[in-house]
Amino acid sequence: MDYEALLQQHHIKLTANRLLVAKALAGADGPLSLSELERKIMTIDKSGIFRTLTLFREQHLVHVIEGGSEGVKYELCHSHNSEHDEDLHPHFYCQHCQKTYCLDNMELPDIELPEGFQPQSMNLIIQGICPECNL
Amino acid sequence: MDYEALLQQHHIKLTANRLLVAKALAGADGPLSLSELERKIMTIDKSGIFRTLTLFREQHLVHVIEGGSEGVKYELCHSHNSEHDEDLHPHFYCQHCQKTYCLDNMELPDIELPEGFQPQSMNLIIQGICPECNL
DNA sequence: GTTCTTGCAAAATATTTGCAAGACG
DNA sequence: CGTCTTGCAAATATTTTGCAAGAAC
Repeated sequence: MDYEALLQQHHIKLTANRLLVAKALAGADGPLSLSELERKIMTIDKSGIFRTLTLFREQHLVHVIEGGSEGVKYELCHSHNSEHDEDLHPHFYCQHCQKTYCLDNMELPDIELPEGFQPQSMNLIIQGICPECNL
Repeated sequence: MDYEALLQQHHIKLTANRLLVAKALAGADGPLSLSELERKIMTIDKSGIFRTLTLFREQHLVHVIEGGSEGVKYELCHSHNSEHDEDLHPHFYCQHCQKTYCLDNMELPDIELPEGFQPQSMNLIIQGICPECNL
């Protein structure tokens, strides 16, 4: 996969660090928290990772998963759109092993909001026990 | 409403502080974060509020809403069951005024999980602009 | 008296910013 | 040069614990 092109599609100027962060996110099998990224990319300071994630978020290259316990997690969008979050899907947080799973193949429900509410994004987390821990 | 009975139904021993916290939550028009509670109940130290909320959570008297930005928020359950969370519903977080609304009247969707995942609870947050801010 | 609860202080975490040095064009 | 990016240190904010004093039984 061509990450350089991906960054450019999201109007993000290319740097070595940004590539590293993008690849770390892409290489993970689920959303990562800031501290998980820190551990994974020892060469970049946490403030750098943080600022990179902030930028990615602004350009909708990552979306943010909240829930579970360890604070916010980040996940690479699989879209090429720098205007909106796309490719949103539910997540499953295992209360035992603390891992967050993407339920990629599931649709987010279509919620009918009361008059006047203007939705932008949605965050659906199901908590419970994952197959690994449920043996 | 009889909060003393409510606490007892959840097997929580009665104290003045616990009543205060329960009433503060009940009196709010949406979920409150720890710091919001701190501001609301000036007479109790934050550690006390924290421990009370932890206890309430264990006894399923409150449930936890994650999402939006200001960290975790707590909301009183409207059930009398101390074994499970009940009365869960979606929430709406306004990105402009930062308020969290309960969408009490909406059902949580029924998500079909892949084999082996055992759900316990669900957290659905819709982010966007609320009617107040959307004028 | 023994157990439970509370307040205070402080540790542990997590998030965010200031600033100067370096990279890049 | 001038702008953008980075690392380091440090400020903030948030969550959590230790401990001793006090309340409840």
